[in-house]
Amino acid sequence: MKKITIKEIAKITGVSSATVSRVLNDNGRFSEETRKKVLDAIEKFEYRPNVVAKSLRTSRSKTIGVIVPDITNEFFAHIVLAIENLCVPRGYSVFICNTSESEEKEKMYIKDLEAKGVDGLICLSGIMDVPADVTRQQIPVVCIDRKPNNQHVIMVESDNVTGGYLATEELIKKGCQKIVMLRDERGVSPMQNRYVGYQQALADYGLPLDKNLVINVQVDVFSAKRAITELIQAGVAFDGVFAGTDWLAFGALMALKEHHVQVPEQVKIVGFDNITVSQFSSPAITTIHQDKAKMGETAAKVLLDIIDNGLDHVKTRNITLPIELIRRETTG
Amino acid sequence: MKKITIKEIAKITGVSSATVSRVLNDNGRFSEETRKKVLDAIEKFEYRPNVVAKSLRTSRSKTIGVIVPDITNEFFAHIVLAIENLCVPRGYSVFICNTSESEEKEKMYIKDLEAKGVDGLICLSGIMDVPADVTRQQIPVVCIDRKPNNQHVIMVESDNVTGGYLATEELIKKGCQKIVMLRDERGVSPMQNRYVGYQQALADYGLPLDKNLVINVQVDVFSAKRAITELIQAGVAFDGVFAGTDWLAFGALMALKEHHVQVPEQVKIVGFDNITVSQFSSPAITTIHQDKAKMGETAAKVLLDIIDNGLDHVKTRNITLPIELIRRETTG
DNA sequence: AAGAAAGAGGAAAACGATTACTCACATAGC
DNA sequence: GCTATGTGAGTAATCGTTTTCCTCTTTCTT
Repeated sequence: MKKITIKEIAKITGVSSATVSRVLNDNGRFSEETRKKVLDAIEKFEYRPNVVAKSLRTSRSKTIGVIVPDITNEFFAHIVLAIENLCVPRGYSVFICNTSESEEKEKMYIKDLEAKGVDGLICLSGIMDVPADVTRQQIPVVCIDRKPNNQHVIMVESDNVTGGYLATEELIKKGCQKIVMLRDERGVSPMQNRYVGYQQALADYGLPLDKNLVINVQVDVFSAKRAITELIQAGVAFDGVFAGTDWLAFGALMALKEHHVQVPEQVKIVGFDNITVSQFSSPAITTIHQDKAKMGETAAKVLLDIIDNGLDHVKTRNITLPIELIRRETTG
Repeated sequence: MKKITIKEIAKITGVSSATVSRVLNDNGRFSEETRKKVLDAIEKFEYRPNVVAKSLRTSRSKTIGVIVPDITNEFFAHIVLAIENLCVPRGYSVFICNTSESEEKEKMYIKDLEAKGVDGLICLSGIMDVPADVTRQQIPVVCIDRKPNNQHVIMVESDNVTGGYLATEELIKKGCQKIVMLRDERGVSPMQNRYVGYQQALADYGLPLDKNLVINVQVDVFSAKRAITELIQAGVAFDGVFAGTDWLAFGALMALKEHHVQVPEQVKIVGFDNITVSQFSSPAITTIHQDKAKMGETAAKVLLDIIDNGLDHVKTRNITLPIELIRRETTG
């Protein structure tokens, strides 16, 4: 059975392929009668337009690329899912590219997506070098969560400063005086902002900023556990931990339990992200909720808007989404 | 700056576009001299071949589709990542389609991918109806984990029967006599097989199969917790739980803790999958490790093999990957 | 009733590659 | 010197759409 094209449909219905195309795209003029005929034939012969040919002709691929550092990270996975859920119903397909936090892969993927002719790009990786390649081709880019070096890019992010503030404030209000902060050693932008919030809260409540309590770690459970263990063994006094992510909070909790430090009685903990595990740990982890679905959805909306209406059409270049403190057991 | 095509390169180097194409694909004859010239121009003008045009002409898209029920599920995410890691270096791009366990979405995506002209399909969703649409177009399909209704499809899966057996055996050997099994109420194939292993182990060790201890649940923490809680409240006696997934094990553990049942002293637990959380819970969960990376990699390899060499070339239609018991604290 | 406007639809040129045919030329064999 | 062979490279058709011009009716306006 040979592949059925627009020409076959044209022949069958006795019109030209131009007309079939017009019916298909509801564009141009044709009578109601021909519309019916064409649609019937399409139905009957199960004709599906060849997207590749269409894409070549129109130079719009109806495809966007998403560059994500780690799809196995629940946080990113939720954002990516939200992007897909918004784009697919609007006729766009999504290429998901996992960089495994490698800048090299990131570059490779961008070239790749560019060659594929994607209509837009959403970037969660805090990519270093958007413009050189992409802006020349005028491919619109929206970034989520991590801010790239280029300033002129559209950002969607949570209000990390307020998040850091609320987390720290919660600890202070519950009586903590010496609050450890566990943060990403790479200094990516969201973590920086959380740290800013932490500092502000300390200042507002008249607590000193003790640099010894600000610990840079790799973002994984083991590093956090190790860091807190070292703190305990070094005899450093602290009564609160603001962990930059929930997994870090989880690691901290493990270390404390292992050394028979009571949580929340002796030390209180607040995490960040509100991933699944934080509600199920015991004690359950107080955390800052990021609305991942909203982040993905917003970014996708803005991107499609730019694709359809041009960059000038969009008003705000910097969208900050509200966060929320979720009180659980690690703060009593 | 206008887009630069193969013709521009041809004009610049003073050859025809045919020659440029030959150099590009290293196919046909040309002198070393022209090769250099062409490659230089390509480099200099940063020419990137238009994949869409190429795809239209060759009717090979160098693209495969992956249909996954839930990308936010760590288990699937790892498999998908492995697929990507194998395909991309070989020049294939991957469309990841998330069905959210909806059969309707699944169908929609398959049509979509077909229209897009993907060269192959990997399916993790236990899709009901592969063939009607896809086999006509001769698109090769490989399934992972869940077996679809059609029998004649290529499968890659873990040895779930042995997994179920090992899990149950571990519990028995550690002294359990009354072993609850928590399984997926939807009866998807991997879970069925784990159940088969459970039955076999009971039989081999002379324990009766008590249908009251086989509980169908939704696959989430809450359902598992609720189910175990109900068991406790109903006064049903049990001393072991074989949970069909680690999240179920986690839920079971929560319920037991809440009712001050000692784990592993009074009740032992074994999970399945070996996801991140199982090693970090307290007590850490004994589980059956599935090699997710290998699953994805194997499926991708087989698929690309079929794409390149035809279906007849591949020898085995059913690949079963070994699993491994990971002993942790919930079995003492 | 004549001209304008609008409606319906066809022909053919793109879009940017690949590739089956050519063909010119050089070399070799006789 | 003449034919066979091989090599490098060009011509043009093709993939399946969309879209720009046209053309031809039909209807409306005055």
